[in-house]
Amino acid sequence: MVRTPSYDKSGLKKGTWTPEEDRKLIAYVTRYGCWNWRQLPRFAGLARCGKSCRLRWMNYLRPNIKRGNYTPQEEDLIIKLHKEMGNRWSAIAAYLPGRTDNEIKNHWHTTLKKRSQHNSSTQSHHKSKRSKDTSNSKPHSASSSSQIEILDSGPLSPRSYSSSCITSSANSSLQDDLSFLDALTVTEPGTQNLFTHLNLDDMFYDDPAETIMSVQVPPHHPAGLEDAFAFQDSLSQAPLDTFLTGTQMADVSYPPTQPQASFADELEYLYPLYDMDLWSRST
DNA sequence: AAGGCACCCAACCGCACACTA
DNA sequence: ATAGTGTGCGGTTGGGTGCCT
Repeated sequence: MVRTPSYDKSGLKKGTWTPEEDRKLIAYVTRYGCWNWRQLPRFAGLARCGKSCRLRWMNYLRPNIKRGNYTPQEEDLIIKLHKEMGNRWSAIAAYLPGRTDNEIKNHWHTTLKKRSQHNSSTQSHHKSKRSKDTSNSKPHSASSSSQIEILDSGPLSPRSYSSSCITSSANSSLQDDLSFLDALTVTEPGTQNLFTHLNLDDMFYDDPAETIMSVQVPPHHPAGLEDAFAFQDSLSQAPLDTFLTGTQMADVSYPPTQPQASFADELEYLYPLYDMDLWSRST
């Protein structure tokens, strides 16, 4: 689904996102949250409009997004919800954790619409047949349509799919490329660092056993995390505990003050610390 | 093998709503 | 009350992929 990259009048890029852009967006949002989508691309070093960034994050990059095949239960639920709600995709998506409204909408138009139409025509066929044959008709049991439950994770839990979320992206090496984030998780449960608020386990691991607090600052790390924190603090003028307290993505809507240095500048600094050939140094 | 076609889905667009000054 | 701004939603489109002839 590669749309040919192009640029609009104001020089903003359109079209398919590159892995590099994804990395920048993930890194920025997990770091600072989405305090203002309009301003975000400028600070994140992206030549995209805010709307495009938001869409990319919400529909593709954010943690816990399920990708892959729909279960029969999910499909039945979508059909049932669509009967009741119509094209209110975001409302329908609320009942399917991990699925985005866009994805559900696409799946509806490509697959479920036909099936739903087929079912309803079949049902109306049976219905008319029944109405003709009233002699041995019984009252039908009440429809369960009013009993809608949010699907439990089950085997298709976000965690199960989180890995495919990353690996199914345009560049399958993205997960590898993002492995530098491993280096930022803490060494012991209960300790926190700036990336603790990112559900790294949900994003990158399939096995719950290896999810939490498993990775250490690499031995070759030339500076301690405290130094990194201090540097970030000086850049952002934000209280250090801004990075240390949040535990979930939802809590990280950062901050009343915008970062004072560009994120690209920070990456320039952090680049040698993580000894990873990750970031474009040309930004 | 190659061309045509339908399917699928990421991404764009326009509009409406919410919020704030 | 109103204008400006940011965000969310639903409809639509562009183009890659795979199947069919």
